[in-house]
Amino acid sequence: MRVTAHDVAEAAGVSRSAVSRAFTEGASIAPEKRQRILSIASMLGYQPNRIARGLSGRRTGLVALVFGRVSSPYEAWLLDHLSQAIRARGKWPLLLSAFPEGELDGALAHALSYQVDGAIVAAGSVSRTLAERCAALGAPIVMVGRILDGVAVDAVCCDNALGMRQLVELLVSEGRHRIAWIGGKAEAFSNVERQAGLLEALSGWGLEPWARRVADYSVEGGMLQALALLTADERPDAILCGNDAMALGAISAARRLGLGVPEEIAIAGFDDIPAAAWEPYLLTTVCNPVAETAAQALRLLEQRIDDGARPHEVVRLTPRLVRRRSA
Amino acid sequence: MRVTAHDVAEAAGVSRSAVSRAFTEGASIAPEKRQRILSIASMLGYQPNRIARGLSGRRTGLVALVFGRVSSPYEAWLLDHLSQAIRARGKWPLLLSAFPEGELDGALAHALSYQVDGAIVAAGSVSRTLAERCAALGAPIVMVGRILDGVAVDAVCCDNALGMRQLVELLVSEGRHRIAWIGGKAEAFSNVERQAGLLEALSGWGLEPWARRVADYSVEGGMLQALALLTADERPDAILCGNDAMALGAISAARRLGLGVPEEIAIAGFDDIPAAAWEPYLLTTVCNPVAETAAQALRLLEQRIDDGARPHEVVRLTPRLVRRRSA
DNA sequence: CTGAAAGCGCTTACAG
DNA sequence: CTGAAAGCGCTTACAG
Repeated sequence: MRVTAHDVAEAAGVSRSAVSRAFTEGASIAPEKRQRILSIASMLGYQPNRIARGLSGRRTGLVALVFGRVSSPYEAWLLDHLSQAIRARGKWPLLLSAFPEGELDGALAHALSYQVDGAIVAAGSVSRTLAERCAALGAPIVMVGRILDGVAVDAVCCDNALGMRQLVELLVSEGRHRIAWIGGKAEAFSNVERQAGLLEALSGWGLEPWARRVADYSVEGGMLQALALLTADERPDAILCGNDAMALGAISAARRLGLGVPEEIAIAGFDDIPAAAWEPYLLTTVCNPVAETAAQALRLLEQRIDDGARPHEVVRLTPRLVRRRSA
Repeated sequence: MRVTAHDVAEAAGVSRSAVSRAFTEGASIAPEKRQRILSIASMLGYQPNRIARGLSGRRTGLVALVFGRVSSPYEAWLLDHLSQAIRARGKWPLLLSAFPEGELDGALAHALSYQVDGAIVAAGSVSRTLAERCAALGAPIVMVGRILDGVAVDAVCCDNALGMRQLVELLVSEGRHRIAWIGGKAEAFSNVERQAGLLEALSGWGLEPWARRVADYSVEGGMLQALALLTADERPDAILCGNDAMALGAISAARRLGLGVPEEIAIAGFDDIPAAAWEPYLLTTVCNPVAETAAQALRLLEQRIDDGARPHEVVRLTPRLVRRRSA
């Protein structure tokens, strides 16, 4: 039914070993023999079974991609780049998404049963023990958008503090001093860093947040919190949001109240998702460099696969201020 | 290093066969023995190697998920539901996305080398030979959002014609008779069906499209084409778009020209992506039932896996008109 | 219900 | 450079 190396060997009059070598980069086999085997194989429609190949000790070529939901704009965008980067290296993404909250360890452990060559984690938080276990099994982890203190894991992450500094500087230079903050999921790494960055940047100007609110990184959440901020007795003159989605919601809130953006209220986000550039919004934000994030994550993963003992590396990517109309 | 069945067998004083049986649903093994093995296994951190399991003839539990880009809103949304549905059934999605245009066959063939148990195809068009080859290898295909004439493949697809009929009926009942159409990617199945549905629905009212334009299913594309339509000498009084993204762009175009939506120009889309409900848009559209699509796709796949000979089934899902503000 | 043995399709020392 | 053989970690008839 399925064409195997055996069939090809027979058709080519060589051993199964030779067939295997023909498909193995750098194996010692006569060049013309390899050519002949390869062409016979393709005629027969033979392709080495990756499962068998994985079993006999070589890599499976599978890379686990760990996401929460993949339908929020930033995640979808990152996933797109990451899966392309993985495919570009001849590997395959095994998508691990929407696992129940807090079950990352179990889910990753399960992924290990597929002998993934590595994992790129863009959601949740990896425990030290799991990271070590993965490494021991030859399936190193790279974290994206999060950095674990005291856990030796490669990571690539946007310089959130710098991004907030850029935004605050822009706002303050425009004369805004009543700057409110709508943070995202409280425990999320990006949220913690962005909020800390905001506080530090503000204090550099002798300021404090005008008000602080928490939403869930969603458009609707941002809208609700912004409504609360904008209907308070003393209104802020600017709202900084923990991500773009919430900022889009905040713009809608301002409009609903008949407030001019940015005249009466400046609004800015973080990430620069595609929708930020859509006409009704023209959101001023900071660009979280997704393509570079994906590229670096794969570089780190491959280097770690090649040399499990190299020192761990944390790459900080520089965000870029994108000024549109909302601030 | 890695804990194997051998280690568990030794620790439990049983054979490797027994360990295997303990992990195999319905295998004949004494219940108390199974319990003991399972608990020892979990203490040792043993989990059957899925790769080895796949090799020895059983299923790998892998389901290929074939997408184009996954970052467009509708695709991201569908992917989310599909990957959840797959995980809910204890299987894993192998994501196959962003393959070069027209290379679906090659990509799917490659996925086969991972012995996927099946594939859900939500992009491109599967050739008859590939569909047959997949089936022969025990990896059946289910197509989502597309139906292949003359190719025996299970499929689940929204009733596009009905959706267009609902939209046209709404517009006409509101007195709109100059209805323009912005179609999506010309060859796309959904586009072909929606456009045909539009023509038929219009002719039912004795109408023809006021004008026809083609974009690429993107927000920007929709905006450009709508600008052209709305600056023509004779303006339409409604624009129907092949998907929501283009309709969002069309709304922006109308605004840019200072045209009231829906007063001066009604605009409607197709799919009901999350952004359709965002405040600046409040897009009237037709809901493409994504959750049900995912559920049906998995049902079809599992039934096909169980019985490769059952008659092929095409499920048509009923779209639902969602009236918001834009039309 | 249980264990010894063959086999899944490949890779990789090993000996030549 | 090449082939015969062992082995990857599991499952599954087979015989008991």
